[in-house]
Formats: sequence, C-alpha cells, structure tokens
Amino acid sequence: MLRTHTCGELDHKQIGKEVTLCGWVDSYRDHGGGLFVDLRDRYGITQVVFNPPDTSSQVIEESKLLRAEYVLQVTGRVAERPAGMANPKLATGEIELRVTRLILLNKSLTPVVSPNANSQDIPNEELRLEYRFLDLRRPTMQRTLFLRDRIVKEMRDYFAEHGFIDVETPVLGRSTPEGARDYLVPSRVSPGSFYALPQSPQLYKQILMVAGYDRYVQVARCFRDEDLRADRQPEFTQLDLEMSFVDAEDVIHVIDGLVARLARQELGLDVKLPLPQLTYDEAMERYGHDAPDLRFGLELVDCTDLAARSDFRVFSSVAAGGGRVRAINAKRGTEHYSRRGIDALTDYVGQFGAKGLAWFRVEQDGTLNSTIAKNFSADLLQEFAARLHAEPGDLLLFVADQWKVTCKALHALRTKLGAEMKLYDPQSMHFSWVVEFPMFDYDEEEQRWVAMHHPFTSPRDQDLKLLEADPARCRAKAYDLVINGYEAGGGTIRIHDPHIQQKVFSLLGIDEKVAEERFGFLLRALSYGAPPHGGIALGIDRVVMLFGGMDNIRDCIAFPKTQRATDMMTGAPSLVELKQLRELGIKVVVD
RNA sequence: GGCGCGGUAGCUCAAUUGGUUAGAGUCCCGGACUGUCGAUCCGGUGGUUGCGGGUUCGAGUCCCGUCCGCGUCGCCA
Repeated sequence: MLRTHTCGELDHKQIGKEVTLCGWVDSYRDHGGGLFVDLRDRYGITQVVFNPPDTSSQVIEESKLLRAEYVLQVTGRVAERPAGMANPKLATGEIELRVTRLILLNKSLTPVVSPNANSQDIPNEELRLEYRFLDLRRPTMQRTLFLRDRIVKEMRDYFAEHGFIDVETPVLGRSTPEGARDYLVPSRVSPGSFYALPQSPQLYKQILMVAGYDRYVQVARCFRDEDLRADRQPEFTQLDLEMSFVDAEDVIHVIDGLVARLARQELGLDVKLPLPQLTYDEAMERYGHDAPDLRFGLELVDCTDLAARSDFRVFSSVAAGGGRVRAINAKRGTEHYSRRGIDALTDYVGQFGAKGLAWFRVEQDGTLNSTIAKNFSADLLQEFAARLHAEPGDLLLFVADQWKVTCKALHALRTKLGAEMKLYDPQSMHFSWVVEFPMFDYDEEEQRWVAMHHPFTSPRDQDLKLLEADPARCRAKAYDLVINGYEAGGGTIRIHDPHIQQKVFSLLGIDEKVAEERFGFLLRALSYGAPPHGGIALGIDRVVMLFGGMDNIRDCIAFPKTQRATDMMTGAPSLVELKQLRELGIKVVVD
C-alpha cells in the first residue's frame, strides 16, 4: 500500500503518529514561507502542511510547484491544529499532517471541470459529460454513486433474505416487434440475422418460473431505442423479479417491504404499510394520470353534467359530443395568477392538445367572475362553485375536450400548479400503487387493440369473459409503483394458461403462426406445467434519482448518454471499419 | 420530426434600443507574504462571441441556415 490511512479518517486519536496519505490536491494556499494543501480522496479531505520547521526547505520548494488535481503521496506527523485553527467544516478539521516527505505521483493538466467547484460554478453538462472522469470526482457525484451502491446492495440483501435466486439472462436475444424499438446486434455467423438487446428479461424470467425456480431476481441492464427524456436513458437498470404461486397482492406486499426498508435506511423515514393503492380508473378520474404525484391535492373534478346545461357553446357542445368538461380548483390561485398568468397557463395546456382553458375567479362574495360568466345563469354558477368547493380567492380552471385530452392537459396543469404554487415540500416522498390497469388500448392509427403492458399480462379473473365481449373494459392484474409522480416500477401477474394466452394473442392480432414464430418457446413452456406466476421490475436509476432528490437520471448514472444517445466521453456511437461491416454482411446506406 | 431555452476568455457569467478598444470573478503566469482553509495583496497573459451566410455606415445583439447540449410533445408493450 502506498498509504497508511485515507484522507477521511484521521482525528485526534492519531496525533503524534507518523502516517502516509495519498490523494489529489483539492486546493492549495501558498503563504510564501509555507504552504497548505487540502488533500482529497474518496473518503474525505485532510489538510497537509508544508511549514518549517517540520518540513525541510527543499520539500517546501517542491511543494510550491503543486497545482490542482496533482496526485501526491505525503508522509508526516499528525498534529493537533494550533489553538483556534480547527476547521469545523472538515471531519478531519481538528488535525493536520505536518509533511516531512513529498512524492509527486502524477501531475494533472489544469482541470476543465473543477472537482471542488461551488454549486454556482459547476460547468455545463456538455463539459461534465466529456470530462466525466473529473466530474465524477465531485463530492456530489460520489455521494450519488455511493447512494446507488447502497440501494442496490440493500435490494440484493432483501431479496436474498426472502429466498430469491439471482439468475443471469442473455443480453443477446431475439427481437420482438411489440413494444419499444429494439437495439439490434448483427450476427456474423448468421449473415443477415440480428440479435436484439433485451428491453427487459421478461420472457426468460417466466421460463425460470416454469422451470421451478420459484423466486428469481436480477439487477438487469435493459435497452430501448426510443427518444430520451430527463428520466429516460436508452440503457437503464432494472431490479427485475418474478415469483411463482402468487397473486398481485403478494408481489405488492414484497415490494412494500423493500420500499419501507429503503426509506428507513436511506431517508430515515418510517413509511406506513401497506402503501396506499389506487385503481387506474380512479387515478385517471382524480388526477388524469396513471402515476399521479400524491404529495398535493388539486384533484380533477368532473363538471360535464353542469356544463351540458350552460349556454356556453364550448362547454355544451363538448358535453353533447361525448367529451368531458373537467376542472381543477386552484385554491387561492388568484393570488398567484393574474390575467397574464392565466394566459400563460392557457398556452401551456395547449401543448397537450387542449384548445383552451376556461376560468373563473371566485370573488369575495363567493360569486364566479370571468369573461365567459355571462353565458351561465347565476344559479348554474353557484352549482359549479358548490361542485368545486369554491371559496373566495380560488381560481377555477376548466378543460373541455375528449376524455384523453382532458386527462393530459389537466394532469400537466395540475403538476405545474403544484410546483408553482409550492403546494408540497420538494424533499418529501410519497409512495403508492396504481393497480388494475386496462388490458388493452385501442390504436386508432393501426385500427387494432394493443397490449397496455405486454401481451403476457393476465386479465383479472372476473374480467375473463370481457376478453372477447368488451376488451376496453377488461382490467389486468397489473400494478405500478409510483413515487412523487414518477413510475418507479411496474409489474403484472402473467398468463399461465396457454388457452388464455392464445385468446389474448388473437385479440392483439397476433395469429397462431406469428405467435409460434415469436413466442413459440414461451407457449411451449406454458404447456408443460407452468405455475401461476407474476413479478415486477423497478427502475433502479429512477429510484436512486428520487431517493437522492435529483431531477434527472443522468446524474445517478456514472456514464450516461446525451439526448441524442451519444457518449460525450468516448464518442460512441462511431463509424466502424469497412472490414468489420463486410464480415457482418452489412452495407450502410446513407440517405 | 415539432415547439422552447441555451452556446461570449481554460471555467462560471455580464455586455442598455444594433454604436467607442467585448468586461468581471476564477483559473493560469510572474512577484510579495510564517497559520491559511473561498487565504490575502500587486502585476500580467488570455476572445474566430459554436459554425456558415445575410441585413446594416456599424452585429455578441437582427434575419436565414447549420452543429452541439438541455427541456418537452410525438415516441417509450
């Protein structure tokens, strides 16, 4: 070892001892006669002092050449700092190292991304990603990666204790056109054929259940070739698990326990179990979204029946046309939003397809005031007021449109209002479940039913007869874990009966031949004594992001990709040698 | 693919309505200093304002195109 201690562990107990430290120059302060260096490593910072008489004049001269991020090995005696010179900001602030020997292990160019930058001086993300090796030296980044390490370790311990076996599944698999776009890998041995990187280990874990492993878990890398977002990367990590002889509540119960343990360990929070559950229908009705942020209220209120009775054409025609008129009461919203502010909200909901935003201010006498008020009788306005529990100072905001549009627009509006009106503590955490998702969604473009989750999801027992009778009303044994308005994980109970599986396939327009071609192995497996089974996958990156109070997923991934799915540090993806392409039988066509 | 924000010294930022030689802090270089911890003080170097075109007497600023980053819609079973 090149060192006897780390930069984070020395305190008064080592006073008088000779020690050797290694680390990076975090900062230096040159006083002419002597010089101070804050030496940094993963464990902390220790002040090392180059001062006479402890340090020879020759070593002091050498120390004058030190610069930021130089790598040092220093030997000396641990000393108590002079009276009044302790630094309470440092864990090692009581002591310092009086250097007798200095070895420069390596120099550094002037760092482009400074590891000790103040929060307002952090370089832009482009540079941080290009110089990720410097960015990752920043204590904030190190704290995050350690948090991630603890969370993953905690998960592994938890599932090991609960009898789960960790099994690795292939990364080179078969492409299944359903779902997200696949990342493809050409096969050299089978020219013209391609592997697909897994969007999730879904089919393999079901096979493991058929094989009798009973409880499977894996920290699995997954790949989806879709556009990126603040909370979406093309490759990401799932805590993936599957259980046999269980129903939805059993899986939920296991995850409840994990969430409570993580919250206790990492946040010091006592989460009350069981976590609250909301059905999908309820979530859409009350919040307009399947992953609502439950840290604040502002629930959506349906007013279609009242709207139908108004003379306001926008309202009455939407109501008559099968659409919905729904509203949010922004409590005391008139304090936050002027006419101009409301105009901005109107523009905002426009992004989500809403053609407008009708509004009323609630006056001191309780009457509703708006440019559109003349279209409503006083009695009807009072009914609106009562429906929305309107009080003086409130701002009532309405979207009238097709159901889907009202959901999207009002969900976005609710989220914006919650943040802008500071209705919740950004540090707080809320965990819940959304359950009983629809089995199917109708794809207007392709004129067919598509699986809401995936085609192996089991319908609820009581909805089996709806499979063919009324697919839209058929609900699934599906459940999503929701944290602060983010989908942190999702799972389902699977179909273990090949006949039901066939029915679902045919509803999705997957005929027998195609089913056999794509999923033949799964159907065959289901025919050989498949146990009832189900599971879930948690998005580890998102969980870390939320537990760490971050607002983007890149900050909790060591080497993330940019919005264009490139790696700023390595330059991936890149062109390859012609020879490589020839071996693979691939010709690149550039438009 | 659409919409929006951003790109100015190595780094973080400023620059009035389009108007003098594009500034500040930090870093870097040189000097001073025996206790600092955002050290301090003195001096200095450092600019293709992302790139290309246009309008104008004059462009960091306005227009068009383009590249890069971020946010978002579509997309993400």
